[in-house]
Amino acid sequence: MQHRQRLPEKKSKITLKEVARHAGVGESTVSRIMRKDGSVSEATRLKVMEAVRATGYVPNRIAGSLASLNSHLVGVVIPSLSNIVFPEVLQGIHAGLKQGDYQPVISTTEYDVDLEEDVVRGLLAWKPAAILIAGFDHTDATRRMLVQSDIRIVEMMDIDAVPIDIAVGMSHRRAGYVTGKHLVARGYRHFGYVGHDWNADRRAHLRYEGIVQALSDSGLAIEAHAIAEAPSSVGVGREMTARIRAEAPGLDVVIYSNDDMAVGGAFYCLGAGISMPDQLAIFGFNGLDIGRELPQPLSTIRSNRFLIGRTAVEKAFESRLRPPAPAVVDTGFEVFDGATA
Amino acid sequence: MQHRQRLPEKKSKITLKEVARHAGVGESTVSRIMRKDGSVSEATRLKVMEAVRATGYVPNRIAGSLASLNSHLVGVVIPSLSNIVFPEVLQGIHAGLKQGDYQPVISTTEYDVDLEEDVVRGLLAWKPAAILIAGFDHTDATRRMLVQSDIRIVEMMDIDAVPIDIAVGMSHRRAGYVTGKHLVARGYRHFGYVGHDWNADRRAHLRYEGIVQALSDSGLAIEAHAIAEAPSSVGVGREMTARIRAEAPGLDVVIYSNDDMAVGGAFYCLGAGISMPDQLAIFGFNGLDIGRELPQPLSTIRSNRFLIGRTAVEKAFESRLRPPAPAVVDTGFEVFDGATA
DNA sequence: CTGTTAGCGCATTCAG
DNA sequence: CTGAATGCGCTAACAG
Repeated sequence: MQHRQRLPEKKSKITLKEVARHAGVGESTVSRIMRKDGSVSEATRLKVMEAVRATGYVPNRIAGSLASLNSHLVGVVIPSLSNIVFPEVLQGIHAGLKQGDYQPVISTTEYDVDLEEDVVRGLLAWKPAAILIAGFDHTDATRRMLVQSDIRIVEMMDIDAVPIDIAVGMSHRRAGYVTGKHLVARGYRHFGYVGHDWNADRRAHLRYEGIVQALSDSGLAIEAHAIAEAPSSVGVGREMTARIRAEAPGLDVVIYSNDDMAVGGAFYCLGAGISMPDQLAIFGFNGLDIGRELPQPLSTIRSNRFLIGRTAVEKAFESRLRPPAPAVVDTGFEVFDGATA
Repeated sequence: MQHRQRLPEKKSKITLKEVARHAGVGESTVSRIMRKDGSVSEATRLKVMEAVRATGYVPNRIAGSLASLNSHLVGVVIPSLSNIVFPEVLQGIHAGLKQGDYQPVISTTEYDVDLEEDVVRGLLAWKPAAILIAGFDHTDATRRMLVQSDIRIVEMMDIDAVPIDIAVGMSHRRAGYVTGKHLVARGYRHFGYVGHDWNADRRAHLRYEGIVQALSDSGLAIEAHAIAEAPSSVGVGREMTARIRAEAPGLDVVIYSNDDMAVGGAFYCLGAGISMPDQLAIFGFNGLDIGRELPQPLSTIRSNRFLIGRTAVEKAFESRLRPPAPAVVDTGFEVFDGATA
């Protein structure tokens, strides 16, 4: 005769306690072993590991974090994933996190500071060990939350302002300045600028200011502008190049707000049979792979997004405490002397 | 005997209890209000919200998740962030998650199934509401963990195999087949194939098989191959194009493993003065933006990565229970009839 | 509509 | 070296 047996729970949740019972030891012993903490005899360790395997136990980090008040999460806030530079920063972050057992939790702001506020609030609720956030443009509320959380805050990409805690990036103003000086030194005199929406891209604007300053220091100025209200893209770069050529045929060089835009310019020239750099020189910013592989390598400034991400992580974990005064880490940049300028 | 004194907390952590005390109400009332759950009088709601603001209270989701056994996290596993298609999938996932208050937790496997196993184990420890994972290539252990977790598992990108729970993607084999048939119909007869590392890219191999099948059905075959052992990139595509041209000058069309590679091929042709498509036709796969913006738009197959990500989220949250039999959602693809083939 | 109470699963004292 | 007890901060019944 058969006993009515209770159907096994579809999910018989295996907890520390179960494993402990299974192995015939105390809960804290299992806990110690799972965390490789303290000293345990090899015999009981093996016994417990066997029980872990047999039960298929998966530790619950939620409970662990609550008990230890240490979440092992890192909040990451970036404007978007469409612009390739941010995934590159993420790669650096992943690389930096490889050793420890921290998990990045990523949110995007779509270049909207109010959305950023929500996103930061949401991230803070997970009590992350640190927050890595792109840029300095925050609402007051965001800044206050960040300041008051007593975790490490790394503002990435940019170092042209005073950070909350620490900034890791490069000076975009200086990159613009260097761009201007470099092109003047190469003999260009009639400058055009092709850009995208500045409201959403503070750093592009900083570079622009640097360019203007450099030209001004050489007694020059930008003679023509074509600025799209759209986000940067190859297509927009191409269109704006067509427009600026029509409006100011006498330019000898065009500086673009970034490489996406500049590649669009290069495509325009290739399609229209305008030879670079003699008929028109083109200069970008970022040093994207695609630019390097063009039939003529794009002249540009190489920033190091991967390094920014990795360094941000390193700095965030260097110490659990914020420095007495905001710190800055310059990851630098370099002129890439391609064939388009 | 010495006594270690605890340093005074820099920040007096504000908890639900604090807010409740501050507002002169019970804890559960505050909890309800924070979760917009149940009914609360407007008067007390305002009183509590005021206390929340005054104290700067940030709910602790770790504790909340533990108490409700519902983590509000979604695990995402992708091979890498370098290949632009995966950030695009992430965008779709972010878009799909917009409404609910779920946070994606992203891990990359670097195309390594053993690393994937670790990564999945780590993710499962966060008790996510669902796991969205790219591809079907898992170790047995990974598959077992995924099967036994009773959460929804969405395998993304690909539908050419039987999923654990549900698959969202397109048939890469069929895309290859359609590519082959399309090019045969356009009159091409001498086919070359330029590819990258197949071991890391199962889907590229499936497409290849589809191409071979289509050609075979038309009494044709691929006459020359140039397959790099590196991951796909524009640079590698360019090099392999040079190689295949040298080895098999008579080809009239080259099919590439993806758009990155094909763009490299287009750049090679542009640089070498080979006119597309008459001297050499080029066909890619993916439908990346960059291809569309080339001086001549790249002929390719458009897959919809964003849609895959968004659909994956939708399907994952459609029901908390897995369907009786594994399900498949085909997000489709279409031939983009550009100017290079 | 609101307060009280008992856990969620684990890390961490503190004893043994 | 190991085990028992005490919350971490919150949610979810259950009372009122």
